Amino acid sequence: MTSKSILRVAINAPLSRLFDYLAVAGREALPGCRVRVPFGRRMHTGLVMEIASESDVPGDKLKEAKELLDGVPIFEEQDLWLIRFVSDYYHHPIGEVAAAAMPALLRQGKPLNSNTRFLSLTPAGAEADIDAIRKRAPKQAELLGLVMDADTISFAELDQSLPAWRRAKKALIAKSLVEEFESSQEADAMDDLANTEQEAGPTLNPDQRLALDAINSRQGFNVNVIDGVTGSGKTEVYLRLINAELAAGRQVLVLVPEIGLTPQLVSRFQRRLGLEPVLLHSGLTDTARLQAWRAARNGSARLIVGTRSAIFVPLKNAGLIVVDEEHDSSLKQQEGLRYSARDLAIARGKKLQVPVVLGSATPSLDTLQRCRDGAYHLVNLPVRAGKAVPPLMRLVDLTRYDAYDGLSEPVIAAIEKHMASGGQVLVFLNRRGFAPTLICSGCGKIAECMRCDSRMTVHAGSSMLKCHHCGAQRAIESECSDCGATCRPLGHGTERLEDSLRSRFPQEEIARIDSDSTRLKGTMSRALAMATAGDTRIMVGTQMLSKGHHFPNLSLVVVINADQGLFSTDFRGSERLAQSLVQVAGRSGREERQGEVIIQTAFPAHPFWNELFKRGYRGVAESALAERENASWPPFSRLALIRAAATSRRDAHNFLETARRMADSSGIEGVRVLGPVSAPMERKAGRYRAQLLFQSRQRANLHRLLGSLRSGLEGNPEARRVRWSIDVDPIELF
DNA sequence: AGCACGCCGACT
DNA sequence: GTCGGCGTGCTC
Repeated sequence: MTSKSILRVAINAPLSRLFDYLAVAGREALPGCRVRVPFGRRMHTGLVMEIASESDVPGDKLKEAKELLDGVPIFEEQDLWLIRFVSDYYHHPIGEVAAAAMPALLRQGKPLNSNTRFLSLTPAGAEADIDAIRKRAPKQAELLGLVMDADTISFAELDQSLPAWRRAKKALIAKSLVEEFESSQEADAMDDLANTEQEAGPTLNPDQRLALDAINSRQGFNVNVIDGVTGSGKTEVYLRLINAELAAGRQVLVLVPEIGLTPQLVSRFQRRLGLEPVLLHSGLTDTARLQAWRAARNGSARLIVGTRSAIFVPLKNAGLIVVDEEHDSSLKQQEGLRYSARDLAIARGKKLQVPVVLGSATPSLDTLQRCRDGAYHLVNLPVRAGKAVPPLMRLVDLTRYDAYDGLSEPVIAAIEKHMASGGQVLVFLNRRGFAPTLICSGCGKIAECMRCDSRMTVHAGSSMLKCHHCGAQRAIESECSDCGATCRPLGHGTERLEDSLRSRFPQEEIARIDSDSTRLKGTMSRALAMATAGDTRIMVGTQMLSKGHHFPNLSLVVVINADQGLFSTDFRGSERLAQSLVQVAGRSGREERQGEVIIQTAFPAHPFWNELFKRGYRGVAESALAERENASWPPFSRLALIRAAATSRRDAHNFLETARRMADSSGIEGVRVLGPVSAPMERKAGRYRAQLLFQSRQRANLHRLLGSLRSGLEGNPEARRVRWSIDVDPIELF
């Protein structure tokens, strides 16, 4: 009996503390192992975070852990450090953080090294008369044939070669012709760098050379920000850095905003590095996800490309972390545990003492400011690699030109011109559906969502009104329920734009790419393949279309309406607008041809445009940073938000009032508290939402305050009536 | 969160 | 008389 026999376990429940258990009888658990423990009236899978020699919990309350699920820890000490760090930094229950760090199957208590199941032939099966069976049961005969040929065959192989074979399996087992057995999976095969061909890369241009040398000149942990316009050859620099790490036998983790949008990046990695990157993203099956996770952990995966949750994956021997499109908001989880994968990449890089590379054509203002402070190193890639020239950008003043069906005359003329010269056109509108809403021509009543403070969007294709905030839908009413007059769609969405483009350009193939049109699996890739091949020459879409895709013939980008971003209530509005415009513009004119970008606006005199056209993204960034410094907004201060939602408005506000009183009487200085205020869309999906904002120039104080609020609020009876959460470094303020 | 206990209303 | 509403308390 060792003296250290108390396991301190993280359990997936919204509770901040660890739970103490007596060790599993006769087995030694280490931190990082999973255990099955009785918790309340149920059994839970928990993660051992610490081993202690004694517990504060009275002996009669201590229970024994029932089963040790891992003989060897699934997390190393440094991985446990990350879980603890995330729990502390984001003030989130540690058990939920631990759960977020594990693939679903491990969370459920499944073994790390799953057994592979096989079918094999019994002696009776070897004697069986397959032709006789075929007459009565052709499916069974087919399966038996496969097993006979292979003698032993895995379930995975059968899934590949014979659909719906499991029924036949049952029957054959009942007849004792085949039997099923399990065998522990062998170590995941490691890609051999030398055996696969690596495509040679282009010679680096002087800027790329400089960037690479600058990054390579630094040892150990440091953060490099590659600021490079689309087409400047960022990826080429990543490739050189990654290649060097792989050659040195180390692993590389690459984080991308959305894996579905980066097939081109992945295939380029594969061609150039001569190995198949291991992908980690939400589209994988649980089994595939576990396999990828395991391969990263045991080191057989050399290059891991994943979305934000991949930041938690254990790495055997990390050498480099790359965050591509670091400004992209999908790197921040927007519900539950609201972490920023980019920020965690930096924290993790520091802990592991490995370099971190952030890349973007439009670095976030937070990142740019860290470069100015000297905390990060800015590496510029100022020119487009090869012969490409930056696109020509211009505004169309909607107060001077009427927009028929959303399209102004200069835009139509430009599309005609680009069609005539064999180009491709992308029309960008950040509103899906047919029209933003339905209005009554008699009394002016607007179709509203019953559960949200929002308007219903008209979807003509399905003849439905849909709420984009809660998903509610109902049939379009042709006559007003109040006055009986006809209702008509108001404004434009991608669907309506597609219609009007089709009537303007009847001879052209037009593709609409948004989350409605691409809901069916494979539609997106098919539409993109047609566009890439040049079969489709006019594409209409939302933001979705602006990321990661390369259309070689794209010569014109039209932004139908940029004005919502111009008057955003959020202090990040202009940053976001500039990022999305520059990203969209980057889609055009990547080869020899100069691209053209036309932006329709009713406010051409807005100073934002002058800044963007005269000085580009960096100009917008600099003036926005100056404004934020004056107003003490991030990155010159830290923010945190407590959000609350309840079925009654009073409950949400009362809860936050309590939080505010606790903050005011905490005695912690230097933190401004703003609110509580109702969220701009107060009612969403039937719940009233409100929030309390904290702002401070001293992170430590803000942090201490959040810590004390969390423990105070967790025990508060009012907390039961609301759903509440803390969002540290929020990016969406409302 | 998830589950049980407990105390008041409309039902076989 | 009981089934069940959801307020309250607790989880090592």
